Amino acid sequence: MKKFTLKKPSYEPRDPSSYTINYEKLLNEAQMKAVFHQKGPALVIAGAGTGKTRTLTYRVSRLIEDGVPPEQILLLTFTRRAAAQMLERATSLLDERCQKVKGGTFHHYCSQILYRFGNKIGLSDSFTIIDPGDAEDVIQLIRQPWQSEYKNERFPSKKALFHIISTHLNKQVPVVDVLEDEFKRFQKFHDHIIEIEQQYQDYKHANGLLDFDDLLIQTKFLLEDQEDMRAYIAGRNRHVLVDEYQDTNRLQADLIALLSSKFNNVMAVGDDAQSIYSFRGADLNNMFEFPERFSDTSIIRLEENYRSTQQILDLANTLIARASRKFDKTLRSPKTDGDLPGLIKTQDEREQSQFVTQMILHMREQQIELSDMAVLFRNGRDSYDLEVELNRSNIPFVKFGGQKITEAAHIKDVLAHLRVLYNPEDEIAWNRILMLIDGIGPKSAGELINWIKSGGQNRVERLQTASDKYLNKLKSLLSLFGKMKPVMDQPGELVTFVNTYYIPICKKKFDDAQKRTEDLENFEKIAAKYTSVKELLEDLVLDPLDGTAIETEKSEKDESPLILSTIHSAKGLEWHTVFMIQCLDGVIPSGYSVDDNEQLDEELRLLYVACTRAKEQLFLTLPLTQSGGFGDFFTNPSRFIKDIPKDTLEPWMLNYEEEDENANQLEDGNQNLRIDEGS
DNA sequence: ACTGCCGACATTTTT
DNA sequence: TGTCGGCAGT
Repeated sequence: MKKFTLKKPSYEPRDPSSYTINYEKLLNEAQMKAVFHQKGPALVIAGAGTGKTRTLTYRVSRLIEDGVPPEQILLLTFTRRAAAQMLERATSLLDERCQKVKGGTFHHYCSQILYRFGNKIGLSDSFTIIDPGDAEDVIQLIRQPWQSEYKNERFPSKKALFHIISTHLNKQVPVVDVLEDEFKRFQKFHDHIIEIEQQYQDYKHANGLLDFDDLLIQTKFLLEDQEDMRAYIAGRNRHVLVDEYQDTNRLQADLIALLSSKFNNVMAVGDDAQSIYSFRGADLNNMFEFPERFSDTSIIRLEENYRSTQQILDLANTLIARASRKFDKTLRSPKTDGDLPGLIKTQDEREQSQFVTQMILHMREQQIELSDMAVLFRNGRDSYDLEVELNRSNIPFVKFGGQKITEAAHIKDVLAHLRVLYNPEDEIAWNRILMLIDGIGPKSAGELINWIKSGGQNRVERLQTASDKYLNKLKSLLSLFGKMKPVMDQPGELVTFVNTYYIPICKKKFDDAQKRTEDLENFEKIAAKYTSVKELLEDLVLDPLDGTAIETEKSEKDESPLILSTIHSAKGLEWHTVFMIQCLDGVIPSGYSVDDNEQLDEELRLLYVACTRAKEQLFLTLPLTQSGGFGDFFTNPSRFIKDIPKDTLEPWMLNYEEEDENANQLEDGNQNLRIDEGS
């Protein structure tokens, strides 16, 4: 007869040698502490380059080795890229089980919950997630009456209104406070703003739309409102791990508490010196308040930096010491024999681009891979000039941050056609596609939408019964829908049909139709990889492809490209060599933040983040003149790098040298620069 | 009603 | 830089 024994999953410490992975050898003491932390809340305070990601990765695999079912681990990150990367690394450490860990952004995770359980709080089960652009379109419609009423004064723009509403929700503070803090000039419109917000909420509800904030708010509401749902969902999160905790906002902190309310095993990892998202409501007080919110928090500090040379850290330490709010952080590295970070001032932006390009070519000759170098900047557009130069020199690059291809008008137009089929209530998408048709403007589109919505269930059929004056114009759209119907679950086919219909419209509408047409063709291939429209739509909204992603699709075999990135998008990444360009006052710190100490601090942290991305070499560059409307004017170096001692940040001199051999390659003042270190 | 043109403008950073 | 709003013409 069989003898049954009950085997409890063991969460108690066990002999380190019984693990597949030799954690003790691979991790330092503090990291070990975090990886082997057993029960209850923990806050890991980790300076730049101290192995935050590494620690989380190993913790995931350690938990799985200890028998925690992977699907009961929730790993929340800021970007999907970060989550995917971590799980990939964990998989190669341990095994395939790691892929089953629930990982992703807050927004993504919440969307999953709402797709499954949203009906419990009255959400449609085919809601559409709208991006800020769509949200602004809605607000624009609502704002119209006030706009005409206040013709002569400046009524807040759709952008401002959206920002106010979103901030108020993310920070969980009343609109009055948002106006007081950021928009004093709109205070007198307070009551109107409240009303617009109400109408905006109603509109979304009536149309089955959720914006980014709704994903978090509705999930929070679901968990607070329905105790059984909270118990169920929290019961499936035996361990909750949160990356970049310093950049969570109030709403996210509340969510984390709810999601981990059953087991109370929550580990938050972050660095207060790297908080760079307050514009989105991030509140670094979340970090300081963590121990109050979760009682019996273990605090673990990771302090040893493995990434950068001491020379780079010296500069980073000097910078962060200039913050008005003090950080108790001094990064130390065992790598003491590095080069000093360099400060390079060029004549103008052109020359800055040429310098960076030539340095990159030079480093490539030294066997540094392009993909191990990055150029960072404050604003997406700060790299335009450089991009021209890189193209000219045939240096392949990808750009993170800046304009997203899925936010481009032509892609949104195509997607809108899929959206109406998936969610026929979506007026914003209807409006978009109707307005594309010749002879239909705002007025007709509005009437048509009213017509569609006044009928029975099937919106598309209803459209076929529109009055004759419209039917003619709608003919080709209706025949398009006819073709789409049978292939509803084949995104690739759908996009192909829409493209055939849309490309002629595109050519009429845009001057640069050529490029856009190419985008659309590539987009077809991307769509074909999806198996459902729902997934496609959701992915493209929550994880928009970078502008270059569509192009890089074809060139996988080529040399892995150089990285251009905004500092925000560079978070958590590292490279052998980093160029930080446009270190100008008004750029970093941004001109918008110069009269507010807190914002100024955040800009400083931004520069700190940029510098700490570099492992071996760091160059800060700036042009001494900038061309603006009336010709050139002189610039000011960033206040953050003023008066930094020469033995911390070394100024370089540039020598000019005409190159005779390849005179044919020289174009308009494209002199070659020879780089000499100054004294 | 819709389209196209012109001048003014404000202009981060991201899910 | 491209986007927005107003205006005149079809």
